[in-house]
Amino acid sequence: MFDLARSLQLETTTPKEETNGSNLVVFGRKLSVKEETGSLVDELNRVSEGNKKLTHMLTAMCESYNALQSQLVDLMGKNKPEKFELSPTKKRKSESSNDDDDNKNSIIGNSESSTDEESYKKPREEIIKAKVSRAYVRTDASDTSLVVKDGYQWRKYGQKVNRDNPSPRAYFKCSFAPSCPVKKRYKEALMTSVLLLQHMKVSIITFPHLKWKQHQVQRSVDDQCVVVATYEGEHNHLPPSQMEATSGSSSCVQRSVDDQCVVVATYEGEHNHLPPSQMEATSGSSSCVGLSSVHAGSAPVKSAGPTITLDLTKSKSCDEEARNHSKPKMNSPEIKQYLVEHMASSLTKDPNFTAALAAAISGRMYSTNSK
DNA sequence: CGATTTTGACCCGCGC
DNA sequence: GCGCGGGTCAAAATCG
Repeated sequence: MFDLARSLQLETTTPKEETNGSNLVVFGRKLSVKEETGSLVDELNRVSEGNKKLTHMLTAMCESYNALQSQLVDLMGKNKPEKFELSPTKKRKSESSNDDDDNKNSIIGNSESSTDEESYKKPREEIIKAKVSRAYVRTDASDTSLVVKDGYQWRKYGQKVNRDNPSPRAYFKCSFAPSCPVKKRYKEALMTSVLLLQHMKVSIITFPHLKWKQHQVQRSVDDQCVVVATYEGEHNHLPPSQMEATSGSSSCVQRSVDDQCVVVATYEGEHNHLPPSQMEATSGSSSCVGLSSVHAGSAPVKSAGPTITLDLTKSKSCDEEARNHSKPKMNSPEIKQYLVEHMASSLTKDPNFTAALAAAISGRMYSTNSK
């Protein structure tokens, strides 16, 4: 079915082939061709059965994930309205751009994560978490640019060093400020998710769109290539990249000191303009500029592993389309199938996982055979 | 020279 | 009340 099957076959059959090959040389005259073929066929059948079971397990995992996600969205939807009205968006004096509460109330929460243990500690966090969506992006290890191409220009206005986190926390404002109130900050990611993804070597990408106000991206601790981008809130405008094409407009970048790979960038506020790279492009015939963020269905896979390039540069029309179809797409059989295959192929690239899996399967086979 | 980044200080909220 | 941490400000430094 997929790489997992092939990998498992390789894991299990390759050594045997070597052994059998030597046996054929040494004892070849003792073993008949039929016996050899029969044993190989039996082995193949056993591995195939194991593959089927694993396929079912992965499918069940995906379905459970979708179910949990739906539950989470429902819970967020129940808790959202009063919180938006009761809680200020920002704690500091002049920064309060709360006149967009109408937009907040109309947000369709594509809340995918919001599983942080601190999600319900503070009112402000409740607001944010209610609209959190997180994109797990696996990037090439050699790619240290950490650019999440959202099409906007950002200006760094502050940086904080966290005692526990060697990576500094940076704060960005939209370059169109003060007319545009959007801000962005790097924060710690939910490390459990990151570590899980690192272990699984899986890239799961949600469908962020330009209406979201905030955005978090964080690299993981280990020398991995998982980038977690969390999107919160909504923009009230198109990215400036649609207003004029400026190369390298994306500034959502945080390089870690020791090649750490997970970055969290949080957006606040709503852009009231297009991204520079798209300001000019809107005059063109195509209204979908640089729409490569939703690559879940055709994620470019690099040699280092499955990679999904997070490029949020796109027009509003595409954004609307993505918002309208993101959920159905995620639940569509094609996406499910893709996720299953993607997860499986990613899983097989983890030697620890494949070794443990092979051990478990072999152990189960031996136990069943011995009975 | 204007825009951007750096960096230390400050403000504010929260927990003890 | 105090300390800590998150977030912001603003002057200085740097860059193109």
